[in-house]
Amino acid sequence: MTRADAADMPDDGARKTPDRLRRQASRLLSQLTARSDRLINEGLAQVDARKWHYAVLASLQEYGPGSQATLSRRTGIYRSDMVGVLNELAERDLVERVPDPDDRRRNIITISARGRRRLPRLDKVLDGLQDELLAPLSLAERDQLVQLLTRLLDHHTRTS
Amino acid sequence: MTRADAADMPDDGARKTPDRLRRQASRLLSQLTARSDRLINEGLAQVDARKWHYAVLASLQEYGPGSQATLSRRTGIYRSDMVGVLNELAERDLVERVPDPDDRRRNIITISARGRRRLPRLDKVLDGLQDELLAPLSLAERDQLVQLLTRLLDHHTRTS
DNA sequence: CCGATATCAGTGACACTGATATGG
DNA sequence: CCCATATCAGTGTCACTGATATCG
Repeated sequence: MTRADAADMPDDGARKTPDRLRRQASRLLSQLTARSDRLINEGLAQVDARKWHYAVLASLQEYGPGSQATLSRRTGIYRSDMVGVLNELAERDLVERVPDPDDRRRNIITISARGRRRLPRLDKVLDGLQDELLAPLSLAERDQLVQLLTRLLDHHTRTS
Repeated sequence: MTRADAADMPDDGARKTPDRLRRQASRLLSQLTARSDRLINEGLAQVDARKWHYAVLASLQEYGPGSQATLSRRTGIYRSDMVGVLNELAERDLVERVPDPDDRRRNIITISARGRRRLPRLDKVLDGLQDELLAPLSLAERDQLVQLLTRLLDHHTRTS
């Protein structure tokens, strides 16, 4: 290989810290998230699930049934995309979608017995994947990270 | 089948911490990154730039000229996508792309005078955006976050 | 008339895959 | 023969916009 790179020192960038690219939180987030998403998606694909499936099922179990708009707000899945997710879940008999008699615009989504049986397995798979994702960090550091991310996300959710 | 037996179990999700959705690092990462990306993209769009533009220009200034494949490895932009990014940068006269005489497969990319003049402004814009992104955190916490993210990213880069 | 809801079609960014042509 | 490079076409996911029909 001809070493065409690392040729001459750039003069006018020397004020800045080197590695400014690697220090930008936004870049770190993007790149890490790309890997994280892939890890999660591949892991869940092995049990015929997607992360949205889990999000909806877990939300239903924790907070009870709700309209699609409600689920949307709970899970962060966009309103328009919720339809497709619920179609997939209904195909697999993991949720039931019935019209709300009190408000005929709405569907009420409930988790099915099968969905309920399914959740513990997904929990286990996801626990393993989180562990793989956070492998290099101690327990305290993992908490720290979750803390910091949560604060940032809350801030940008409230102020949008 | 037996759809009632799940009902008398003391809800099998109660073992789990409530808010398990909100505690998953992978979910926090995805959601925060979505917002972060939007913030950065919108900010950069106001000065007719994209984050890839900045990544390439900064990398050129810090590490000197290089082939497209080299830039790809430096910036994390995928090989196949580098073409388009460089086309955009070349259209704006921010980089120059000339064939490498020593290795005729390669192009050598150099930052232009105009690109060099452009970088400080982009640096400033991006500094402001990082600040907006990390607003709720103290300086020490920002360092912590960058530290943790860097370690995770390094780990998943090395072991892939 | 306003607003919320569910649905559908479509968009742009992103991170890829796969193929091809060229060259080391 | 194998590997690297640059390019192009295409894929699947994601978050979103805009439109429509329905209903409160």
